[in-house]
Amino acid sequence: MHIETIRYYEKIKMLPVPPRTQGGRRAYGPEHTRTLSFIRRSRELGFTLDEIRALIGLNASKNTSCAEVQELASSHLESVRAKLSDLTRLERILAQTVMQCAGNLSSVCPVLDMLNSERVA
Amino acid sequence: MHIETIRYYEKIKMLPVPPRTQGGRRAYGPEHTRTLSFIRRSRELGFTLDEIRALIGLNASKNTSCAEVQELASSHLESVRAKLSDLTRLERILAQTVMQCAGNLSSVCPVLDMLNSERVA
DNA sequence: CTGCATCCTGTAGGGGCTACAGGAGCAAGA
DNA sequence: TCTTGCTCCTGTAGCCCCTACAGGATGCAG
Repeated sequence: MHIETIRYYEKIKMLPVPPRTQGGRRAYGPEHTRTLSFIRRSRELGFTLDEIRALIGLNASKNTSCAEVQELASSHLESVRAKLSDLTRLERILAQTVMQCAGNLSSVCPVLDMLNSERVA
Repeated sequence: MHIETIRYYEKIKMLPVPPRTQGGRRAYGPEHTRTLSFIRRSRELGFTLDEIRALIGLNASKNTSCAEVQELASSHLESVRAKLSDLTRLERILAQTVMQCAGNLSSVCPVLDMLNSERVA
């Protein structure tokens, strides 16, 4: 993880402010490491920083309300699925069009043709 | 398309500067419409504005070099596929974990458990 | 004690818009 | 004619999540 990212997290209060050494350097403790790992893993799963903030809160609260976490994760999952279906459509269109370039003898490029024409689907 | 987006395109020189009416308003012609449609369709396919700039250039050039366009589209397709495979992985992990929430009787939330534990991949 | 790596702060930039604020133009209705 | 309300204008700042500097201080090995 980049040090700038960590300082950025500190600035936006995703990370507790660490104590400093005499020389003014940040002295991170195990709780920083834990939180950073938590953030990193959540980011890898595509959660936004705001969502992660909420997750951290739920993680820290005594009555670990699985329902709320599940709600959050489910809605994220849904947005991932939405992106997936968008991308799948893109992939199909692009792949088909690029394939047409292969044995293309006409003077018209299939890709440009699609971009110039009305229908994109 | 949002008017702000159109003006943004003008500012970053994606769109020719349109003439103005006496009142100072932009008077778009058919070539603006054409270019905007081209941009919109390309954006819908996920091309970046820089890529689209290149596509517009290739589109306007006399010797419509299908090869270059194909190159551009192929490399874009590849990045789409990379994102797809990332998202697919995410989807699987999230779906599996959220599913474990369903009949969860333990005091530990499976989602938080995953985020707290070391292994995510 | 000298290098040199690492840290520090602060600011600016990226992509692709979007959202104001504060003003001017313009067409339709009273 | 005048008002009303809609659009358009310019310019700037914000969004998300970092990343990349500049210019300085600190820490450690040799």
